Amino acid sequence: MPASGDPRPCSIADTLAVVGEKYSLLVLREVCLGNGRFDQLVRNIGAPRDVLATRLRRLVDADVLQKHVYSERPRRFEYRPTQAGLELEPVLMTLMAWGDLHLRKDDDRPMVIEHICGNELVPTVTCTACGGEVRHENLMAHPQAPGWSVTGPTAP
Amino acid sequence: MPASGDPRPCSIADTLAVVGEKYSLLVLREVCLGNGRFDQLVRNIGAPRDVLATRLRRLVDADVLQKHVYSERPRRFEYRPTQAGLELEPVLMTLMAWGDLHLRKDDDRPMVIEHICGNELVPTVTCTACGGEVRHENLMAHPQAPGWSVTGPTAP
DNA sequence: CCAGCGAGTAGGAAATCCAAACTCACCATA
DNA sequence: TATGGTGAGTTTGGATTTCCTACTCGCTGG
Repeated sequence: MPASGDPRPCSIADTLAVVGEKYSLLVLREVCLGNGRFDQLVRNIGAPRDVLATRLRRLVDADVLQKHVYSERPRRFEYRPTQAGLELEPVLMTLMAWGDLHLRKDDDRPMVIEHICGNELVPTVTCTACGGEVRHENLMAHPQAPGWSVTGPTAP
Repeated sequence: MPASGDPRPCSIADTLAVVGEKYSLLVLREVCLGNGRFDQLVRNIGAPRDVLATRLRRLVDADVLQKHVYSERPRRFEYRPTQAGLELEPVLMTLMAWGDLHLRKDDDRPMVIEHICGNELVPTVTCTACGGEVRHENLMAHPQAPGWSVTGPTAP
């Protein structure tokens, strides 16, 4: 998914051009958990080594990950999230919550995240201004750039 | 990205197996905007028609989209988000916000979303229990299923 | 000296993707 | 009645990517 070949200018497409390729977000998951070494990534994600190497290069180029030396002689690296990478973690949490809700009717969550408040994390996406929940009915799209036509219920 | 070939049980991987293939989330973007007809999707997303047809089948099978007849004779369809599909819109908003922030330093956002509160939407992912922001430093992972090893700063 | 590990590369088969053309059913015009 | 147009795909055949296995390279530990 190299350039965002999207005919519309769009930050969703642009973001997906960076982290939307197969395995990229799983790499981020592992790296956020602290499992940032190449062979760990191979084992934990199940990606072919060459594809993984390509993804890692791209994520480093895009400043989502950073290579970190944890041993000179022999020189060994570990991948860690940058600030920008860490700011994608909420996306992962939201994806996880959707999967937990819609892809497993019974309560067999493979992973539970605890928030610092002590409760089990159930993420909600909210409006920073008012704190209200972000739901489709509460949104209205305002295209700023040419190339957009909006016909539906979300239209202004 | 058919089955989640991930060696670990994981709702992130499972969700990506449904909506993580190329174009799938852009389809959802269009459909949420009300542009749900096949040729609109082709034009607006820039995807090859056959790939798009495959994606649409998968998204309907996964109950993210629904085919809606808007004309008998000639029979014509339109794709619309299901409830589950609408619940992925927050993911799109979060991806858009990340792209706006990290992929365009200057203020040239191609699309602005207005929240019902009247303000421009800046989405934040929060903990439903305490309302606090979801940030890496505030999270702790608790694997529930075998196959997980967590070594890093997020570890319990 | 030999085996092993971490972090990748290399090579070719298999699966996907892509663009353009084609289908099929229907409607509108002339 | 032919002629063209639209919407929603399917077909076709070649260009890319992925996938899998094996290999490398630098180093270390016994």
